[in-house]
Amino acid sequence: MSVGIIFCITMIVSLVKFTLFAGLVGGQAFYPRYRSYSPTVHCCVLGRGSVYLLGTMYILQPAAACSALMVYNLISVTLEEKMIETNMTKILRFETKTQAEMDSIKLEITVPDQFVQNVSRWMYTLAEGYTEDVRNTLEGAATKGEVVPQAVATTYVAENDRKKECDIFPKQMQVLIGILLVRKITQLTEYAASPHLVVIFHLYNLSSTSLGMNIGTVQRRVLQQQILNKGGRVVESPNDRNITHYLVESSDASSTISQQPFQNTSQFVLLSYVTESLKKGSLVDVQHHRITIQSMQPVADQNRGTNHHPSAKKIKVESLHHSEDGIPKCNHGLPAALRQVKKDGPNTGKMFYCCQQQYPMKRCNYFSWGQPNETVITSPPAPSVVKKETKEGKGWLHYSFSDEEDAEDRLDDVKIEYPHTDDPTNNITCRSPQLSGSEGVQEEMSTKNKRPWQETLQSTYREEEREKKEEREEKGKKEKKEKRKLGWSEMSYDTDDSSQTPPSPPIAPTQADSTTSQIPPPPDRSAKGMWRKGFACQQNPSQIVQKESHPNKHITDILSVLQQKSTSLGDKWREYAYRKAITALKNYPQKVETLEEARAIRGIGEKIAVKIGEIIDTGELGQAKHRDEFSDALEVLSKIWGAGPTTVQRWISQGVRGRPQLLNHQTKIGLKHYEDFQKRIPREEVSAIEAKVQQVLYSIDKTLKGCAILVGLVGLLRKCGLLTDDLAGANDRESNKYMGVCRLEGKETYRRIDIRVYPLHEWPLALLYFTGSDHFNRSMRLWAKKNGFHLSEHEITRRHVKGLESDPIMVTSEEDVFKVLGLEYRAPEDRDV
DNA sequence: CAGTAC
DNA sequence: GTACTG
Ligand SMILES: [Mg+2]
Repeated sequence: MSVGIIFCITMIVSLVKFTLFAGLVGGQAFYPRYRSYSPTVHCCVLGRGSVYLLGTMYILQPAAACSALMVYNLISVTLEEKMIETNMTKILRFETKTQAEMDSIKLEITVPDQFVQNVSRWMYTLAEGYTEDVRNTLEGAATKGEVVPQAVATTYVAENDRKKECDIFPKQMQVLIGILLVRKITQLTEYAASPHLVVIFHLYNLSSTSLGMNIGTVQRRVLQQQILNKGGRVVESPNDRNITHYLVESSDASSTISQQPFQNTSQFVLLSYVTESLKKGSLVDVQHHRITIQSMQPVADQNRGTNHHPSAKKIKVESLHHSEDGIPKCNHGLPAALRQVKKDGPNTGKMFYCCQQQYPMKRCNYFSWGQPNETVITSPPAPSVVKKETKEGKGWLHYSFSDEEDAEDRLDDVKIEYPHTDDPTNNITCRSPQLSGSEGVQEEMSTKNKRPWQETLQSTYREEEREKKEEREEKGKKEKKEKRKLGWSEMSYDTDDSSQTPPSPPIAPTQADSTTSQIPPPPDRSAKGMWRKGFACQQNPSQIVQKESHPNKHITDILSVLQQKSTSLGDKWREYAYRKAITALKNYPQKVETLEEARAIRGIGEKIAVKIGEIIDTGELGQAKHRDEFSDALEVLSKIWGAGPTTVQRWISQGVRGRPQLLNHQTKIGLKHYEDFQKRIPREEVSAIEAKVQQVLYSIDKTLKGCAILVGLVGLLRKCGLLTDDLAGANDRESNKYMGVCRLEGKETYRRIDIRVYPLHEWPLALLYFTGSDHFNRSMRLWAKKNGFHLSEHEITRRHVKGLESDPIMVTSEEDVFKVLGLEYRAPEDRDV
């Protein structure tokens, strides 16, 4: 209901500029979405983070002493794990060349666990090309047609025997610092020949990365010796979903059991495989996977097809889920419900299974397409990649290597490749089959003993191989079978790439077995923009309804009452359903005359349709009209600022009907200004407050930085009488956010005011967030998430693995944000979704 | 965790 | 959806 109004003032504080927002909550009725601002960008600090090493903090920011350094081009940077003695150690490996390409340097650095995050961010930013419109260069992220980054230093490079001055950009600076660090610990090179095991899969899905398969052979004997020395076996953690550590059990009863941290499931699997093999006395040839970022040059499009790891591949064998009667079971173990896809799109009309649970029980996220008794294997990589991989004979088998951490990751990636077009606001959440595929994999990985589906695959492949030339690679085949028996059909460690020919190519699963069903086609993306359909943040501006009157207003008014009640109760799903129904009705061109007509509208389900029926028949709705003590109290109390569903319901259950007695500071203030806070704020008053805040802001101590600005500003505003009460953010604790109460001189009404301080480079994102609407924001953030980004009011990053994100992507305007995300720009007035 | 902001 | 305060 309220129209958010923001304004901003920029100011220069020391070297860094900060932007200040002040938002007024409330607002006059029916103003269009509005904002006023006048930012001027003078400087931006790019990148952030630091590496702590050997007691010295190296800030990955413009550094002072760099003029003596050469400028290096980074050829590759690799994050991998190595077994150093008995410890898995994370290694960052650089390969660099000087700009003159005189010499190339290969260096390694150990990365302490707590800095893996930093290093990962840094690598992403160095390596990744973001979208067509935004590329990432050594100089930093740049949107098409403009050069964003600024040089942070200069240096000299040798050119034709002459010194030539050149700029150092932030990202290069990071590389330089990295190289410096590496040089400081060159003693690490003695480990260079030590056995490699499994790579961290953090970078698995980088589009510009290649997964270097089978590079080098692990020195088996070292590992063998280690395991034999320990004399034991590897035990899975009791927490089967998330393997957090492994136990090395000694056969010698006197020795202790060591428990070691363990983060990568793939490592666990590899280790257990080796252990098992050792027990059987068979020869083990273990290769490691390595992910190498091959080029640090701007990612050209032709790069994308080549050296491309077929990103997301999953095996899902649904027979696991199916019971005898052919009805699949959901993750609860209950028979799943058969539904039909209602949403317009490539999958309309298709049947699918999902969890049968209904409100208030929580529905699990089980999903499968509605072809009972069929084994479904989904492995749809990007088409170009499929082609390539098939040709090369590197089938899906290679990449079904899976661990729990990874599964979610690839899930995201699948969504990037084929973002499913479901409206997040749709009743039926039609999840892509890939999604369940990953769940299937997860399931599989956790059920160690019985793998019925694996049997199937095994036989399939045996047959397949028989059909192929049997004489070929007799030995290799044997080994392969051996591996499968060990539960290794889902992972393939090929022999050394240089020394042997690849094994007989596995056939694409669709052709391999008659029991496998077709891969559901990806949503049709041929129509440009099609896949963005259903996201509120991409709604056609002309379709956004702002009408205050429409043919069904009598219905929506009543439904709003119910929506409000649901909100007060904290029942977000009902609230959501009512909101959807109301939006649908607002969009409906004619007056709804019958129950059936209402039911046919998308966004209106059975229950709401019945209610609409009642409204049509009687002109009112009993449920909404009925007033009792409870609903009255609910309505009144939840309007108190600081009291939400829980508090209000607690009050009511305690018998509070009138004025609550037990109040905290916030609810006290909320109650004190109860009436005023319901009132909207006239635009002129907003402007007047804006002017006042601005005036005070410019009188502020210019040496203050960051959040101290807020403290100072709030202090001054309080002193001059504008701020009368504080709600949050007024403590000593550093905060970028203040929420309080203000009143202009000579005015009667008290107003809620928010003040936030942001570093200037966050301006576009802060502006985007504040402009809203809430629904618009959520929609955009959802889109970002589904496309491998993370969007907040502070930064936008790439996100491939939970917890590991790229450096923030530089944006200098709201348009940039849309571009980065591959969305069409929407003007503020078109964001009223 | 509850509440708020968009 | 994300981030912040209490
Ligand atoms: Mg409230």
